[in-house]
Amino acid sequence: MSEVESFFKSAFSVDNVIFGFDGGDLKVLLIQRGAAPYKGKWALPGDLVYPNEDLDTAAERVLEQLTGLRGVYLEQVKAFGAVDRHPLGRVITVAYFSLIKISDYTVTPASFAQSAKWHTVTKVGDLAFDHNEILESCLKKLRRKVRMTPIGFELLPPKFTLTELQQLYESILIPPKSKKRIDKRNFRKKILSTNLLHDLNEVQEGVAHRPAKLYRFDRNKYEQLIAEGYSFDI
Amino acid sequence: MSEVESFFKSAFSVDNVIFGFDGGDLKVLLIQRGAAPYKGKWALPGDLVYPNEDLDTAAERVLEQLTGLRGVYLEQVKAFGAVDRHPLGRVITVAYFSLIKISDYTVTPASFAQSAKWHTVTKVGDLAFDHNEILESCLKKLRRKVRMTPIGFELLPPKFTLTELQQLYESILIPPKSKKRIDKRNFRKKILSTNLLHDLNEVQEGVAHRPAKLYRFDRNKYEQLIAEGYSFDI
DNA sequence: TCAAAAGTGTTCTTATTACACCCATGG
DNA sequence: CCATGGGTGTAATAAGAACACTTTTGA
Repeated sequence: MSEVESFFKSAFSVDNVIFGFDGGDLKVLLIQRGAAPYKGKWALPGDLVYPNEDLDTAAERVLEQLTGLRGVYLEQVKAFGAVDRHPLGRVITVAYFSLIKISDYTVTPASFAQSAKWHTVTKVGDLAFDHNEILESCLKKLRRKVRMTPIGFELLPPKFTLTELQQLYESILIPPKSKKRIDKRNFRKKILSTNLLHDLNEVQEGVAHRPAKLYRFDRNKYEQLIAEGYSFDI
Repeated sequence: MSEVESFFKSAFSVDNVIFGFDGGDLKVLLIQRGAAPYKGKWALPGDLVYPNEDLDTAAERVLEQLTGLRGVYLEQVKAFGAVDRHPLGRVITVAYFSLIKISDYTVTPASFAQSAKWHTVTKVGDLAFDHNEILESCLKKLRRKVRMTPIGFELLPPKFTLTELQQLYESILIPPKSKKRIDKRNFRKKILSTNLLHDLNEVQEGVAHRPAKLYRFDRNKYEQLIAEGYSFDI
């Protein structure tokens, strides 16, 4: 057994890529590290996993400590385990991505953070550790996922307009420099044909143009369609 | 720092889900464990990761020790980290799946294996650790992946018939009890329209029916199409 | 009355599905 | 000459892409 013991000298952490949407750009919540290593640098919020804590639980904990939110969309992406990725020893990290409504988020600086701030994903700059690579991986997963399942709604407030929804899809799916947009009529046709939007019979107020109708995502209908084996492609 | 040290008492392993195809069923390579825990039980081939070894490297090593194969299709799926998943301590494992041509494989019983054997994926029975869960996860990933990219060819010998290719797709994509099959004409049309198959102008020999034409996968053309930004959906 | 964004249909093209018979070979 | 699996085309339907003008509101 003593041979085996030499293996039990590693640690693991979770890192959360928390996406949000402010009506314009896709955002990611970053913290400024309050301790070495990489003190002062921007990083993904993460923490070492407690010895008696499941990976998923650790990811939920980190998210809750930082945002105060529970029951949020959270999914594992993959593990990152390069030998030299952490200066203090052998630490592999498991990346999670989650989607939150920015309006639900209230600043709750966690122990591991000097400060936390939303950054536009295309302009995060140079992050601590291998966090740029992790972010890139999570972005890819988000892009794939948002076309197969209606998770985009997790990022929007309860009431939203079709244009807001389209801008969200564009901010996720369209490469930064591309000037191409999704066709408005085709987008609406496709979204409405899923029957997942409930028309609230309300409109925007106080806008200097024709007010848009408000919709909400019909989660019950979604569960029902899934149960019937329906599969999406938005 | 001593506070941090309490975290460095964990280990991690890799577990490989190695898929193969024998012309009939989709297979997975399992080992019979030669040591405790779960001695004698069938399990996924895996090993603890050396302190100075990258995760991906560890997965390649396990695969090579078991099959003698290098340069094989291998991809990380995800990490599994339930607190009690390993009886000897806190060990999280990172699952990889790989695709090999069964004909290339020669038995090279690795240190960790009493014996290794191909099992039909639908009939693996009760595996050691959380390996049933891991296998299920990798199967899901394979099903998704095989429809988006032409990785199926990794499982076939260099020369194959269209019927063999179709049987492979069916064994991966069609749920066990479903009697449904893929339509032969539509399948051929779609596959041939990708232009990824090279007609070898050879036919099967010694079969008691009209001999089928042989094809090979045109890897160069594939790389070229990818470079041009082509995307698949088989 | 102007600016700004909302809303709305049709046509064309392409992909998907469904479907049944003759062919070449070995035994 | 029979059994076995190989090979082939067409028509109907559905999905996706391209495209431009009118409407409503606040300033």
